[in-house]
Amino acid sequence: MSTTLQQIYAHPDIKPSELVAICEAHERVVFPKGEYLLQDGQTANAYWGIESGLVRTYVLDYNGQDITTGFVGSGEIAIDVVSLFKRVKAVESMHALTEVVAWRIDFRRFQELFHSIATFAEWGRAWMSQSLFEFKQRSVSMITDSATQRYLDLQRQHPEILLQAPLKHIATYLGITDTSLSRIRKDVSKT
Amino acid sequence: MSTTLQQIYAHPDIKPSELVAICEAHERVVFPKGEYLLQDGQTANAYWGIESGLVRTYVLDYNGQDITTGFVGSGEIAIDVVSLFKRVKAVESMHALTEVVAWRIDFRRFQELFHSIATFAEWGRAWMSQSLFEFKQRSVSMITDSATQRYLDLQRQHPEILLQAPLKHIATYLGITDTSLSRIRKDVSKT
DNA sequence: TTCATTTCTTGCCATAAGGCAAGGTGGGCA
DNA sequence: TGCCCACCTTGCCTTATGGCAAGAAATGAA
Repeated sequence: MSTTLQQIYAHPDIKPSELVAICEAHERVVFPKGEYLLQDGQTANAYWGIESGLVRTYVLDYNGQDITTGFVGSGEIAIDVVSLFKRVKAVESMHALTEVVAWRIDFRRFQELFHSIATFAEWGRAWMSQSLFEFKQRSVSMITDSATQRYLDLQRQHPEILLQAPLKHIATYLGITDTSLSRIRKDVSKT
Repeated sequence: MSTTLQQIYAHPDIKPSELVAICEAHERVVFPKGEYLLQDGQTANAYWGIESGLVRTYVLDYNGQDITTGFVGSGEIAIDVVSLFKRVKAVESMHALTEVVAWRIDFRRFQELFHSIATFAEWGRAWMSQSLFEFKQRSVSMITDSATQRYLDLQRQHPEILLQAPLKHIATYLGITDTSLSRIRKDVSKT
């Protein structure tokens, strides 16, 4: 049984036998660097638990500008919640910034587990709650923190992203231009 | 049966008998202007469907500055998802900007319904998905749109907020100072 | 190895938004 | 009626970040 999945589905209420059933619903897949897990316009039919590598999620704004909405690393879940659960075409795209090893679960299998294992539904709700919280935090940080502070926070919390993602994608994630990020990085390294 | 609740719980899969059971789990409450639905530090034990009036949610940042994270109006749900579902102390506070009439549902009653009515769990997941989507959209808009544009969007989508909330709270919601919002408002009215 | 492409840095100047402080306005309450 | 206080506006100057463009550095493919 994958330790990645055990980590992802760790929850006080989920019993070992349930955990086994959940993990067995996943299959191992590998995405070469650059490949898409999901493209905008498609309807998601699965999500992935990431074992290794880095995934980037992004949207195109009304000008066609590519805005990074998040990074997904090992032990985390790559999912387009809206497309998967509301059965609509994705607005977001997800692609592999490096080679990615992941565990895929089908929407149908997920549905079966969600409605047959009460603790799994609890886990799902807790996961969604946490995601919502992180997005709120991010919005607040966009308001209260300077770009430099947001960069330092990212460096502290997810140093691997700075090493694996190109600067322009980190910049749009932080809400600034690549030019500004380059300068910020210089200032920070001087200190 | 409250039309407000019928509107909130509208979902293609929920059957009329289920809808009745869900609505009956709520009780009507009234908050005078200024009163708190939830204060940071408390653990949420319920959420509210808003029938009339306007609720503001906010957090205090590390400097103690009050940042508006959202407004909740009629036909919407006032809830601190993290506090309620993870059973932890709230970081967010929610208070009534006007007199508010709402329908309250207890966490325990909610849990019973969530685990006994499959379509209610589906509804909950869809609701969470939508919230997540809206928060992502908000983050993207903070990055790609000017403050003026965000103000115009708010005016178009939620004009009632501009009429009922004081300027300083709208300003922190838009991610700017009240000074800037005052100037933006002047420029906009000139056109 | 070479070449092309992408990625990153830097300089110059423009602009949106903030900080501060003074003053105006209006609603609620004694 | 008059006063107080929260709310809003405005002026002056500062500052963070953006836009553009040139060029340097790194990467990857043939």
